[in-house]
Amino acid sequence: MSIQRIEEIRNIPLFADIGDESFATLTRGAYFQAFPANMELITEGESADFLHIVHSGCVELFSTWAGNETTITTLYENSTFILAATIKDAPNLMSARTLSKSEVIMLPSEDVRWVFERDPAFAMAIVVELSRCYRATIRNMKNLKLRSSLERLANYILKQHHRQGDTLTITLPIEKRRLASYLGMTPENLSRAFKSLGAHSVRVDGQKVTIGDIDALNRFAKPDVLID
Amino acid sequence: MSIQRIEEIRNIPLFADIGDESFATLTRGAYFQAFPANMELITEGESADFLHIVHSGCVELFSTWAGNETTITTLYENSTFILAATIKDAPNLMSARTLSKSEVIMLPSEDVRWVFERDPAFAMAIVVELSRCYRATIRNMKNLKLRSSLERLANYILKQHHRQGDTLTITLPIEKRRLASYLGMTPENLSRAFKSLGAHSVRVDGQKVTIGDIDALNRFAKPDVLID
DNA sequence: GTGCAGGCTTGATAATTATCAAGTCACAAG
DNA sequence: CTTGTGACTTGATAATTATCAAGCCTGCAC
Repeated sequence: MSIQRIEEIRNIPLFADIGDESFATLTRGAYFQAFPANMELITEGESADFLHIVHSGCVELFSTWAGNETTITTLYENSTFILAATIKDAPNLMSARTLSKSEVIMLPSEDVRWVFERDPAFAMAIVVELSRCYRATIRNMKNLKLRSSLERLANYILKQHHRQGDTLTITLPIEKRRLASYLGMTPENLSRAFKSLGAHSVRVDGQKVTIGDIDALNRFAKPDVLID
Repeated sequence: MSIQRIEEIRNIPLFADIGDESFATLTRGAYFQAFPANMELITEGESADFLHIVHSGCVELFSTWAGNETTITTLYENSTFILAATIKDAPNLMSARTLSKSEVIMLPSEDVRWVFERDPAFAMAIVVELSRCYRATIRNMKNLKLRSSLERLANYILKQHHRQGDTLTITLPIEKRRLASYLGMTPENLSRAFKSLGAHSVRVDGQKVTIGDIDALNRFAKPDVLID
């Protein structure tokens, strides 16, 4: 792995505050891998041999059961995945696939556990990251159970609005069928939901979504800091 | 707090392997509190001043938004709650209420963070517990998104069957309206779902649920170790 | 023992969402 | 430039679930 790569990894919050020796241990056995789009990185049920970190690109966590498939979440730059499975040395509960060309850092789970036990700063970073992931999942579940599909889409648009610099025209970061799956609906229903949000000033053109009246959309969506 | 109580707390897995001094620090400022049924212990949005552990009884974690309310999970003996909020010193994402008379241990969050930084065994116990909670939530979300309401109920019955000693007559641990909320449906629908499961040998009489043909129910429910 | 309240069941109807089919559009491959 | 494929949209219909109402049952309080 190049010196430049190692310095990039050092800047990830998970590693920013840990000791040099700990960092060396973690990166010594690590992989930095580029994957094409639509590649399955891990499969649910498999053992968690590596902790994964998305360096660039886009990765979807999904699950299947009895022929049904659903998107659990979508990960972007500097997101970890299967951290809980790594810590517990348990099988993955989710699969992962790249949605676009992605670079992924893979750290051997044994090294992660070894350093966790010896470096308090790393232990703290791990538990903070795990807490963040867990809380994100609670918010997601609240979104699914407390809101209608229209409300979920409206709040998703508002969230992208903020993430993309408070601009009134956002670009959907993933395909609509993946977004539909994430929001818990079929692609046909997502299409109809976008149409219905026309009543709240939302217009769609391919991957571009335009908000005509941000206050109207806010009034309908009722965003909540404990969910969004 | 009595010596007997302190010994009971010592036996909780979270504390079983930690140093004596760490344990003393944690229990010194701790509370051991009995609450009547239907009492709200914490409220979403509030700061997480204590880590809570259910010593006995039953506690429901729930959330509300725009007049809607949903049950996120139900906790029994030796379950922790708001661990992630405690670690991150962030507001609670969920509220909690007792469903029956309950005894709860409350540890000051500052003490938890203080000991976490100094006792590797406690750090490991915390992160293992957090991983367990997080993975439970992922299973819950998979259950909600991948299964119909009938399938969710069927798998719930099978899970209680195993938890109650593989007996063919189980006792629902909570009221049906709370179970309905947890499974993501209205009480009317839960009633109809129980009725529909009659086709798979399930009979209901108040809080008692009887399974006539465990294989038939298994064939319908298709339990999965990655969900249930 | 009686009355009341809360939980639950059942019926009817409305609303939401899924499914299936067909057509359109854009992009990639040849 | 042409063709084919996959994503998406739209229409029609089926299925699922929510809502509302009414009645029953059980347990608790007086």
